[in-house]
Order: sequence, then structure tokens, then C-alpha cells
Amino acid sequence: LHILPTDPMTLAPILRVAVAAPLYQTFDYLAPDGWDTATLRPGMRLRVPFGHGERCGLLLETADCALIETPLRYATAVLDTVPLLAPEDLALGRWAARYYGTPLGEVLLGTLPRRLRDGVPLPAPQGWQLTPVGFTVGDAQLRRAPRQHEIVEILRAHPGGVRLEAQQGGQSTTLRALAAKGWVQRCTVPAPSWAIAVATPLEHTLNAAQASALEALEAGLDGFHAYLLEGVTGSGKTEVYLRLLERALTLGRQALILVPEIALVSQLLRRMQRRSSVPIALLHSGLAEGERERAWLRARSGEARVVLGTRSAVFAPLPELGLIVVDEEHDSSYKQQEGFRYSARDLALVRARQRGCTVLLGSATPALETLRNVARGRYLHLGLPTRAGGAVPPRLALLNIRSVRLQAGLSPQLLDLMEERLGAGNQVLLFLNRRGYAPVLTCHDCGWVSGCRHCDARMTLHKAEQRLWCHHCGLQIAAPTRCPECASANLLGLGQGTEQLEEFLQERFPAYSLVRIDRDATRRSGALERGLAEIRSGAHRILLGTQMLAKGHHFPEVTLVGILDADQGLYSLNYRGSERMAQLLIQVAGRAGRAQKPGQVVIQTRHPDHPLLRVLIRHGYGAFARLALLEREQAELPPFSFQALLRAEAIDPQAPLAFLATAVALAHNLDDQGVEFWGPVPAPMGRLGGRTRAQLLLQSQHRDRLQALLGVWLPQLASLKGRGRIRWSIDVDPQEML
DNA sequence: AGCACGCCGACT
DNA sequence: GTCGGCGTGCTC
Repeated sequence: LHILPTDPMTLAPILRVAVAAPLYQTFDYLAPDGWDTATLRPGMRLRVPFGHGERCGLLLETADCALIETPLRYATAVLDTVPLLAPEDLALGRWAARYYGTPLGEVLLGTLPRRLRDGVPLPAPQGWQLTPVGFTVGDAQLRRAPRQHEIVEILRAHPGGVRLEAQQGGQSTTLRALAAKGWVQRCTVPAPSWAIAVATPLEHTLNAAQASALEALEAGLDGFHAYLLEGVTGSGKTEVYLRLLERALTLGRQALILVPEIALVSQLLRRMQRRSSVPIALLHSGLAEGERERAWLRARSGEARVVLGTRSAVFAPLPELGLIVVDEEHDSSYKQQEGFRYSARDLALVRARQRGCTVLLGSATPALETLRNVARGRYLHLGLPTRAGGAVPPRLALLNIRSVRLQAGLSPQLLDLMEERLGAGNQVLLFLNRRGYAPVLTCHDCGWVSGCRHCDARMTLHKAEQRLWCHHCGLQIAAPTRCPECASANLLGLGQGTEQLEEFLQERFPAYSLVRIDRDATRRSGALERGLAEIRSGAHRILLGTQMLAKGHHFPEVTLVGILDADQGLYSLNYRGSERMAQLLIQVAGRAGRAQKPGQVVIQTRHPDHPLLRVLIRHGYGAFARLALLEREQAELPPFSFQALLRAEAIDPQAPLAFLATAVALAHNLDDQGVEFWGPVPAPMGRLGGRTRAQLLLQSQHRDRLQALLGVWLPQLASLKGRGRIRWSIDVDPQEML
């Protein structure tokens, strides 16, 4: 290896380029032959030769020399005249790539709209302005060109540039003539002053808690501040977001608003459009590629003043960013679960710090990590303790169902309560986090169970379709009518899913209209929206569903919520199980009882003495969180330690464990002081989709130690010669241990 | 990730 | 005798 001066005669700089490939390195090139390197800026795209073909790459920096054995190749084209990504965007990408152990090119290019990633040119700037020379032109020089004179007059009045309409000569040859003389040039149009548009009638007056939260937030809009807005469901968090948003907008800043899922994007969009005509760009995975690109460009140009979106919107380019809001910050959808496994909530914090702006996390059930950050003084806590409009918080009660005869998962007590509430003309909501008819089909005679051919999982019976589905790999087969082992016709579905519950309730309460909200019932587009609208209009009296029903939707006529099985989270393998369970219970409970109608929540459990559950019911989420954090601290689990999970999978059942063993050996050759290795072990779901899976957990008390190790270790793993065609991935701050 | 090179089965 | 299977190696 030697230092390669690119061209000793000219000392042409070296271009350091990121390319979209799973490679933990950047690539060095020379500028295209004869290109004026002074025009190059980080963040511009280049077309570069790469291997046998050509790729679009992103210029990271220019350097004086390269450490390389072979001569450098020339970039073939410079694709941008101005950087596609601003230095702040590059900085965020760098941080994310390092922290999440993902190659930089994958991060930076992978989060761009497809066509931009492939090198399609940016649309030409729409505005015109005078060049420096143009400003020196006197009226005398234009006496014989009245139309040119007219345009120059307009441009003089708009030194920052202006968009010319056709009647002003926007598309004319006049402009071309002026441009040929070097007097005018294209430019990006500055953001229009639309601040007036937000001054609209407000929907509600703020209560005292909202007002004081807003006051604190507004005072901090000038620089980096992180806040947790902890407000019980129905306490009016959204109203605080919107007021703060309006304030940031009138200060001329852009805002980024993240919500956990697409349905909440449209819900919030409608609410925002009711009170302001501010240009909003939506960014979420439901967009067509063209829409995504237009939204992205509108954010980048400053035309869109608000970006509203899900997880991936955290990377939207926002030149004038002044506020980030993360709604329902505890929601696990903020964590990407494949490929580049980032947490959009955590990156929102990083981005706000880098940009010196405010970030506001909102939740009724904050993540334990977030509460820990509040306790450490990293986030400022703002509370909204009361429900808006004087609504009474729902009463929570545990219902012991140990040795109780259940019907389709319902205890007699819960059925009685339902009868009473329905009779009184109220809505009832039942929550069961299992879709399908029965989670497993068995043979009563020989004990056969409906295992999945490709996974270590049971196939769920879906009665309406007469099919068995694997909810893990998606395999679907016709449900057998006779046992595949012993040919007995005595097949039996064990356990209950939402489909079975629906069937039972239709029989039990034929007089009341019922709606089921789960992934199966809402598969067709628009079905979810329709179902929710029907619920709001009061068309249904019994609502039943999975966690789809728990997210962000308000059902003021519901006075009874039944949670059929609270026990799933209590004794799960994942230490986050109880946190999830608590958040889900409180969120579902929050759907009930508004205004004049107090709600009641009945939680069926076989473990009514479970300490976390008892604390949650008796003293609320805050007390639960304190206890759960104490347990985490004693067990040295996150957020009191830091984890990374290395997963490996392969067709060859021996390969994953062997690969991970090699990985451990490799790590021990490096500086792995202060990092513990747990494993390698077979994954909890050891076989998935026909592949065998194993994992290795890394844990450390010091985030930097773990980060430093990953920084050198992962590139080594990537260059490991593939044995048995292993697929591996790293998950920093893992949420799931599957 | 792409992409080409490279050695072993069933087809015009 | 070729088309094509995917194993493996490389990308400034």
C-alpha cells in the first residue's frame, strides 16, 4: 500500500465517493477529464465506473491523496450543479451509518427516492434572477429592447429571484436572449411568505397544562432542546403539537412530524388542513415512487413547510428545519426491522441536536428509554395530566380467569358486563391480539399439530378461507379435513383468534351489529377507513380487533373495554414484553370513555398477582415504568446497558452457528474489552422460511466500547469468505429477539 | 447489491 | 456440441 498522488503535475484532488453497495468503505476517483474541480461540492452525485459497470455515487469530500495500490479511475460525469444533499444531511447519514453499523453508501443512497438514487437529474430551478453583471446593466443599454427592459425591471425588484409567469415572459425568447448576454440566470425560488396562512381560527382553548407546556416549548424554539410531552390519552397532545408547529412556521422554519403508521398520517393531515393552508409534503411507504420523489423535492426546495410522515421521513431533506415532533414515540414501528435497522425516534434526536432545533416526543405511555433520559436530565418533561373536556379516566380492573370456563376466550363475568352495556345503548370494545380462527389445528386422536413446513411455528387456522396460514413466513395451505398423520376426522382448533371471537359474538349477541378490525378484515384498501368511519357514526355496537384498534383512534361511545388475554407479554422471552403489554393495555384503555360517559376496562388474566400488572392497574403507567426500570437496572438490561444483535441465517443448518462462532473468535482478536458476548445460540424461531437462524448478542455498559468494536468488526465480517452462503445482519439497540 | 467468470446437466 | 444452473470473487 502506498500513498498515490493522483497526478503529480496538476495535483488534481481525489473525490471520495459513497456507492450503494453493502461495502464498509468509500471509493476514490478523479474528476472527469477536464472538469473544473472547484465547482465540486460534497453532496453532489457523480456517475462513476464501478466494477464492470457504472453506478451513481455521492461525493463525500475531496482529498489530497489516496491510499490505494491501483491507479484511480475517472468519474464519468458530474450529475448535479448544486449538492443534492446538504452537509447536514451527509452528517446525519454518517452518524447513522456508524451507529447502526450500516455501510454509508447504503444509508445515504438507500434513503433517496429511487430515480434520484439512480442519477436522474434534478428538475431545473424554476426561478430567475439577475447575475452580478446583470445588476450593473443600466436602463440606457436596454432602450431598444423594451421587453427585456421589462423583465430586468421585475428582476431588480426581486434580488433573491422570482418565478416568472408566462405573461411576464416566463417562457419567452426574451429571457433566453438575456441569459445569452449573461445578465440573468436560473435560481431556486425562495420560499413564499405564507405565514399569514396559519393565522386561522383555533379549535379549542388550551387548558392550563397545555398552555404551560406550550409556553415552555415556544421559549425553547431557538435552539436544541429535547422534550417529552407525556399526556394521558385524550389530554390534547395534538393540539399542543399544532400550536407549536404554527409558531415554528411563523418563524420561517420548516417542521418534521413523525407518526407511527400511515393511517395516522391521513388523520393528522386532515386536522392540519382544517386550520391552515400551509404546504405539507407527505412521506410514507404507501406512496407511489413519483409521489415520493415530488414530496422529497418539495421538502428540499423549501416549498413544503411541513413534512408529515412515518419512519423513513426522518431522512427528508429540510433546509430550514426548526422543529421535529415524534408522536407516540414509544411505538415500535419507529424501529426498522430489516436491512438498515435504524430507530427513527432516536435519529430524530440526533438530527435535532445536529441542527440545533427543538425535538418533541409525545406519548401517553413513554418508552422506558425515554423516561430514563428524562430522569438523567437529557429531556425536559412536560405533563398533561388531565383529559380535555373533563372526561373521566377509565377504571381498570383485573379479572382472574384462572380455572374459569371461557367461551371463545370470554369469561362469564365479561359477557354479563357486555350484556349490560349493550343493553344500555353503549359501544363495547374487545381486544384480542391474535388474528385468524385458532392459532393451531390439532388432531384429537393422535396429537398431530399444524406445524409450518418452513418455520418453527404453528400454522393458524383461518376458517372462512378454510386455510392454514403461517403468520411468520406467509405459507398458506388448504386446511385438511382429515388428520395428515392418522386420517382421523377429529380435527380441533385450539385457542382463539379474532375470527372465532367474531363468530361466537354474532351468535351470542345477534341483535347488535359488530365490526372486526384486524389485518385480515381490512386487507382491501379503504376497508380500515370505512370500518373506523362506521364505528364513529355509531353503526356498530361491538368492536373487536387486534392492536390495529389500539392505535390513535378515538371511540367516545365505548364504555366497556375487554382485554381478553393480558398474559402474552408477562412471561415472554423478550424482556421488553411487559413494557409492550403495559403500553398496549393503557393505549387500548384510552380508547374508552370520553366526556359524559366514563369507561371501564376489564383485563382478563391468569396472573392477577403479577407485580408489574398489579402496579400498572393500581398506580398507573408511571409507577409501572419506575418498577420496570428498576428491574432493568438490576438485570443490567437496556437502557442501563447497550446491546447489538448479530443474526445469521442459511439453508445449511450448520452454517449460521459456525459463522457466528467464527465471528466471536474474530472479535476476541480485536479490542473487545468491556463487551460481553451471549451466544451464539439458535434463534428463538430457529427455522423461518426454510432457513436456519442463529444469533449472537453483544452487550456493554459503555456505548462507545460497543460502537468501537462494531466499527472494526463488521467490515471484517463482511470480507469473510462466504461459507454456506450465509446471510447476516447487525441490529443495534434491538427491539425483537426473534 | 450487481455482475462476470467459471465449471457441470438437458436441449435445439 | 451449446444454453444455462448458481458458486465465488470483486468493486477506487
